[in-house]
Amino acid sequence: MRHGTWDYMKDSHCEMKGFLSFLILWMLSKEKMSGAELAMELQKRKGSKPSPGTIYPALKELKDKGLIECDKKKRYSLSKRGKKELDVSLNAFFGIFSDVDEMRSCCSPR
Amino acid sequence: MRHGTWDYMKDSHCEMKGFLSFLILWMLSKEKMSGAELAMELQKRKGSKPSPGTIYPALKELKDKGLIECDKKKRYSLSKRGKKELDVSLNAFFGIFSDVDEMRSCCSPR
DNA sequence: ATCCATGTATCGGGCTTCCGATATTGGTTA
DNA sequence: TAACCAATATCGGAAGCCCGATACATGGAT
Repeated sequence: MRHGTWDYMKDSHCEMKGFLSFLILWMLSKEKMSGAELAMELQKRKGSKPSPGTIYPALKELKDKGLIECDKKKRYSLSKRGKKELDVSLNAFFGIFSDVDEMRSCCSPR
Repeated sequence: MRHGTWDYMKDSHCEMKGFLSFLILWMLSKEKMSGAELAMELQKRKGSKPSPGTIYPALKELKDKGLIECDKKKRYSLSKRGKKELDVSLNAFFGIFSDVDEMRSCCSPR
């Protein structure tokens, strides 16, 4: 992992909420995962582990919308509609962050 | 611009809220802009123009925090603290979206 | 100077997003 | 079986984010 600690993010002005379900869809598109595994992976990315009250309602919502499905072992994966939805969201993402490469080149590594 | 229309985004599940001030900082780091210019640029990225009730409170908040400053012509630019803050936010962003390149390769163009 | 269009600003509220606290379930071990 | 622990689930509420409506300011044209 590139960052040893995430303390520098603590007082970041931009909290970047609103991407949880997007990230979940993206992560599940790469690998079938359980709620706990998703929480751990999110901790790696964001620096803080989402609480159970965050992750499970999010999963329930995605399931109710038919975007994900889970087997008996509570491991989630994308449904067909979920894959389509992810594709739409990815396009939206790269519309908003069209110059993401330039952003990275301005991003001084720590 | 890559996309002719943004209609396909309308029913996207992931609304990607929460990035307004981050985007404003980023755009202002590239070019000094007025509120109206920022709104137009955001329309290009997101497909919908933020309302005045969105953009101006956001600018006020950033100004109150000392991250941006504006001249007599109401054109905003990053302050020194703003540049630092942007750097922190960019690092946070690429922590969350560490695999952004892989994301793009999965993103089918329209 | 007056009018008008455009940009700027503020307020209140609605909706979303997330979290803490609190059950409940399921599997493992003794 | 009983006890235990981790994972899952649910609920209420707090905070964040954004918008519509409205009002004010500014500059240009008549």
